[in-house]
Amino acid sequence: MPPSPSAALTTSSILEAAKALVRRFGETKTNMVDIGRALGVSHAALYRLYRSKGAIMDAIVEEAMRDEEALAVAHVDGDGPAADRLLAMLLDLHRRKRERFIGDREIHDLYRRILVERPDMIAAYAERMTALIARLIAQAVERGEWKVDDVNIASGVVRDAVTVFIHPALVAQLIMADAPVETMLRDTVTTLSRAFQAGMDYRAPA
Amino acid sequence: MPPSPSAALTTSSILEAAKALVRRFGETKTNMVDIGRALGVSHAALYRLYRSKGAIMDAIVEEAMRDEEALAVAHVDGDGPAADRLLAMLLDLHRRKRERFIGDREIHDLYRRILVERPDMIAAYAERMTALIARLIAQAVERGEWKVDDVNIASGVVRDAVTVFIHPALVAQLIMADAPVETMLRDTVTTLSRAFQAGMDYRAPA
DNA sequence: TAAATTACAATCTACGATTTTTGTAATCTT
DNA sequence: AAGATTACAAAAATCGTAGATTGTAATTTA
Repeated sequence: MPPSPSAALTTSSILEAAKALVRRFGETKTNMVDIGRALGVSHAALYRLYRSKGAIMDAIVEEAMRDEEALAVAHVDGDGPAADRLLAMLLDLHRRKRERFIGDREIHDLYRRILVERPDMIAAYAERMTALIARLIAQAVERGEWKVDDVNIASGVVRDAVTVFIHPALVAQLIMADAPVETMLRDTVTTLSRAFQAGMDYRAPA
Repeated sequence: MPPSPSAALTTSSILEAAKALVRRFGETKTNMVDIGRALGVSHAALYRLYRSKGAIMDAIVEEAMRDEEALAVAHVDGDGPAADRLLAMLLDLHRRKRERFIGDREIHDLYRRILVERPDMIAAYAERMTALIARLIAQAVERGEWKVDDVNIASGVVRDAVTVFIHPALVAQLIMADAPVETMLRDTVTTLSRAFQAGMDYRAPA
């Protein structure tokens, strides 16, 4: 690909170029000089917009996380039964992870590396996702569909119960083992939904 | 430690010696010559009982898995409420993982490496554990405590929902993030138990 | 003859020299 | 003056090789 003749250098043009190179050659084989060359600038010019190569890699993963969030948020405020929307949300998320693992392995590897090296980034992502789940549950409670006395505890339970289907490292293992993930996810959501429907009293001890 | 003067060379004496060395020096720094020396034999003698160094490492992890199973089985056939026994089982398992992570890091690292390289071993372990959970659920159903039309599906759901608290890689992250794992586990089990108590009809579509 | 040892080839790992890459600073261009 | 370039020091990756380790086979021991 020839360098874009004279487009302005921006964070997103750098991000796009970096993503393309990581996709093709992987993270370690992608260097700043190459990213610069793809954009028709010297590698030093990149440092005006990103303070390091690591910051660019972080941004790629951050973008992927935001993309997943956008996917999830579409299901939060819908009209159908909460269980259906929760399941649809989780299936969408799982399929996105699957796509990345199957068709975008290098990006997936980068994602996984950063997952172990940047607990702060995962924590923030997990918190945003848990907040979305909490919103979905809160609405179901308001509508009288579910009965839950502590929405934060409930959303944490859902998050923990479905992590196995969402966490990239585990998704990879499930896919390679050819597990019937969608059925498993369906059964899990059905079970959680049944509990919420029956009514969860987290605050009152059994 | 001086070589045992004249004890017979056995699979378990080799295993013990190897475990001790892995604990002290880690897997990569442990070599066959050292294991032999600890037992007062040449490294070649070890090959009569184990076909490779990898086979010894596998056996160490296999032993740890069997040990966890023994821990779990103690809770399966008890008398109290099923939810209590399930929780106790999972807390025991989690604490054992935690101990290994905190006080036996090298063994834990070995465990984690083998977990990604030997999907067959995890699959077998997961199947045995799921069978234990199924037995616990089946009993609760017989006693009329829980109502579940497909015990295998239910045990799979439980296994998936608690994997996040049991899988070594995730346990490590939870511990490092200082998460209130026992409370989270309690909430998860309470929720699953509520669903089973209310009655799960996996076979009949909603 | 069962079980160990020593001797050895093949493979793997550790280490240091060399090269690449990163990140910064001084300089140039518009 | 903003934004890029070139030049360069520091850090990191690569590569070849010396040395260690693994696994096998021929040989020894009891």
